[in-house]
Amino acid sequence: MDIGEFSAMAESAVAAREVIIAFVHCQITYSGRAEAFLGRGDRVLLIKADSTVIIHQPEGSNPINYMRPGSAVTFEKVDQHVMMHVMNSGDKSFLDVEIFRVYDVASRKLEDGQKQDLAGSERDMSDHIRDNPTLIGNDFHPISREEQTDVGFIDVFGHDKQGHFVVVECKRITASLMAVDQLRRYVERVKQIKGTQVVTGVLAAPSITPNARDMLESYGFRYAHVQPPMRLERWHRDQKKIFEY
Amino acid sequence: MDIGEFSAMAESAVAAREVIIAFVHCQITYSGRAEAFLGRGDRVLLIKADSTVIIHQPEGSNPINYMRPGSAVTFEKVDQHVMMHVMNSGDKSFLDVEIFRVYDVASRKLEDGQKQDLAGSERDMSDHIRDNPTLIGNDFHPISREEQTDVGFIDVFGHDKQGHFVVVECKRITASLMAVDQLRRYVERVKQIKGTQVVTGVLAAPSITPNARDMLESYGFRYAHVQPPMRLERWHRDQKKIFEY
DNA sequence: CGTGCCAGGTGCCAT
DNA sequence: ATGGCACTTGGCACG
Repeated sequence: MDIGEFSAMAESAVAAREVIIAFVHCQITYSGRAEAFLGRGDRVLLIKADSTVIIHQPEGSNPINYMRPGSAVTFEKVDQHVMMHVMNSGDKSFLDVEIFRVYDVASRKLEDGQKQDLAGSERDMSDHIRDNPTLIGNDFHPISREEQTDVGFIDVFGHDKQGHFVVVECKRITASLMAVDQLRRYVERVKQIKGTQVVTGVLAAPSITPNARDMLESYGFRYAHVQPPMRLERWHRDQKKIFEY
Repeated sequence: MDIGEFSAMAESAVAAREVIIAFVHCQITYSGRAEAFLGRGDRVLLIKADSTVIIHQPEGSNPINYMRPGSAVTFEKVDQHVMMHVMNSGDKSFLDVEIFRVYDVASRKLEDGQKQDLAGSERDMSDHIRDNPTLIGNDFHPISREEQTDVGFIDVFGHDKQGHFVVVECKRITASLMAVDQLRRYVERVKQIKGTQVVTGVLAAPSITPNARDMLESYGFRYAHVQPPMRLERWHRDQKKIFEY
């Protein structure tokens, strides 16, 4: 496609809040939270209705460059190529895309009011524990979930038979040192607030790294093996079918 | 575009390791690390050379759905629409995209061997501190950078005039409670390894949250105001130019 | 709006 | 492969 034609088309598409997709040969400079340069190559350019700009290389799951929603997108014709300037005053960043060739391009007004419905988050897991307290122990009685403290919120907060407080930190994946840090911070804070030295810390996760387990136990805390709900539901259901072939 | 034509074209493009971009009207089901459903709407579909699949809604910076590189992508014609099945055996996940309409589509072999050159990372910051130790204090002498311990690696490790060890944790953005947790973990570990109780902890960052500062000081640690290198370099340079107009 | 933290986090590098 | 962690992390929820 002619490069001047692209410039005019893209400009009006951006103004009309259309989405633009294109295969381009380009070179990229970014300046903002970091400074970056990417030499000439073929990439996928995506400009969204809210002026989000995303650039993908032919491989890999992450964009190589992007600009947040609400950016100012302008096009400048320079000789036989187009310079696309993207500026975001919110985070004070620039993206300059020097476009040498446009292989394919399309722009269109897209309609989509749908929100994704997602299950299997850590919140579901803490709900699950609250409804099934024996997952933590036979002597665990939940009081609240997502309890707010000034050092973060406690996933599940409760007590045991003797009335000693119990703090539970949930991880939907393997618990790491950071998870132990968090638990420790909450336990310390609860001790301060409640004025007691007897607070139980429990780390609930499907697994835990050896170092995290060591550190956990050195603090006198406990690990509870808990599976996050809905994990790999479909895989287990369909695998059977696949093996039947 | 005819939906059957799309199916055949996409199938051969995937086989040829071409990249595909399209505007489609679709409905999406995901199952893997979580379970998700997204009703009918207009979206951008991107299939990369390595069988990465990415789907974007018309707004927002993140993809609404994606599948990692190396997925198996197949197309199935069902009545007047196409069902795209994506399966990744690595992370045991499924993505089903039911495509009702294809507004625009393009596929192409893209050539790009470039790697991005990026400056301003935390690693650059720890390099900067090692080369300019007075940023931490007049009495700081770096020994090593990225020092490995079993509880993580220490950004900059050094000592003071009296030979007391100093542990520096860097953050390129505002330091939070988590950063203090990390620093504390490293200081504790160094005390154990070196068999001393006198270890200085320093948190180096451009800013720090009030809670983090409180916790930092309660541990007897210190904050060092350090700007990450190259931050907003371009903005400062060009802002002047902008204001000249 | 800042603070804290989860995320289908992802990617990088270390052991 | 697993572990520890940075990331132009992004996004949400709460004070």
